[in-house]
Amino acid sequence: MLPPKSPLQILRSADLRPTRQRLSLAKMLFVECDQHVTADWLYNKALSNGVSVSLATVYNTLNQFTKKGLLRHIIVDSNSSYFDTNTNHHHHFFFEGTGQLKDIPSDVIKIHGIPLLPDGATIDRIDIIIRVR
Amino acid sequence: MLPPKSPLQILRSADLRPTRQRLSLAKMLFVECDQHVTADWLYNKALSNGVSVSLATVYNTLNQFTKKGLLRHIIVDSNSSYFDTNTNHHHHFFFEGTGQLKDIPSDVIKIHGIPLLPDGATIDRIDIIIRVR
DNA sequence: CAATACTTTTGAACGATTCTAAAATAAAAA
DNA sequence: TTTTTATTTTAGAATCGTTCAAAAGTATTG
Ligand SMILES: [Mn+2]
Ligand SMILES: [Mn+2]
Ligand SMILES: [Zn+2]
Ligand SMILES: [Zn+2]
Repeated sequence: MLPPKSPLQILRSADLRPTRQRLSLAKMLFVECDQHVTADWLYNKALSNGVSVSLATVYNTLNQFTKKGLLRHIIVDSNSSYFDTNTNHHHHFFFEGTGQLKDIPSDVIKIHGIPLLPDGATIDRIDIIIRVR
Repeated sequence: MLPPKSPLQILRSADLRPTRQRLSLAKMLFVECDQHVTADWLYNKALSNGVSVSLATVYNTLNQFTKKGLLRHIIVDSNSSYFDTNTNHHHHFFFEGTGQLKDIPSDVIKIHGIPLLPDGATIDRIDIIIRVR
């Protein structure tokens, strides 16, 4: 186990300028593993923490963090995008009622029998979503 | 193998009035198994077939068909909803480049090790999406 | 410090989808 | 049939999550 990186270190190693907004958002996101956040949730969390940031910056930051590999974009709901602070390969329960996601470590689930891909194609990612109600 | 149902029979057994628009759309949808359509695609297909229908009706119809179990709603892309004419349990390849979906029969893929659900929860559906590029 | 590059912000724009309410059509009743 | 009623279609407006544009602000470099 490496010691956890500080928000500043995270931004530095992702080659992103450590601005006040990005530091605050990084702190809210990475203080805890396994968070599944929406833009709206993070924006409101920032507001309620007294962090002054615009919604556009929340979107910009989530997209930049995703592009840099600090977050993973999860598509489970047609009404809003989720961002996952766990970027390791893993799967999800999705609770339809509450909109909550819960991680399933990739090593507990095994898949067999993936058909051959059309040639030239390569697998980008395999998502297993167990929709629960 | 039962003989395939006609659009009229499909609508009748789903308890939907066989209007001109619904009959045309049903014909375009169910003439072929395993179609994965978006509202926009179906709307344009109707137009190019000379079928006069509004976009609102396309949306209404896709949603009604889904509610009646004639279609399945698939969430793979945050920019548009897909509807699947194959309502049996199965999985998908998703080609990120083209936005195409391709079925994977459920019996070729096996999953092992699904963790226990929180109590009270029941599985609604398990989606496996193999994202390919 | 000055110069440059990048970031944040606001409000407007976008695009997919849903809503509204009026006109059209299908089904049921007479 | 005709009349009545229930359902459906439609155009256009509204909604809502997300992105864009351009101006103002901030970090970085030398
Ligand atoms: Mn995105
Ligand atoms: Mn829907
Ligand atoms: Zn996760
Ligand atoms: Zn399918």
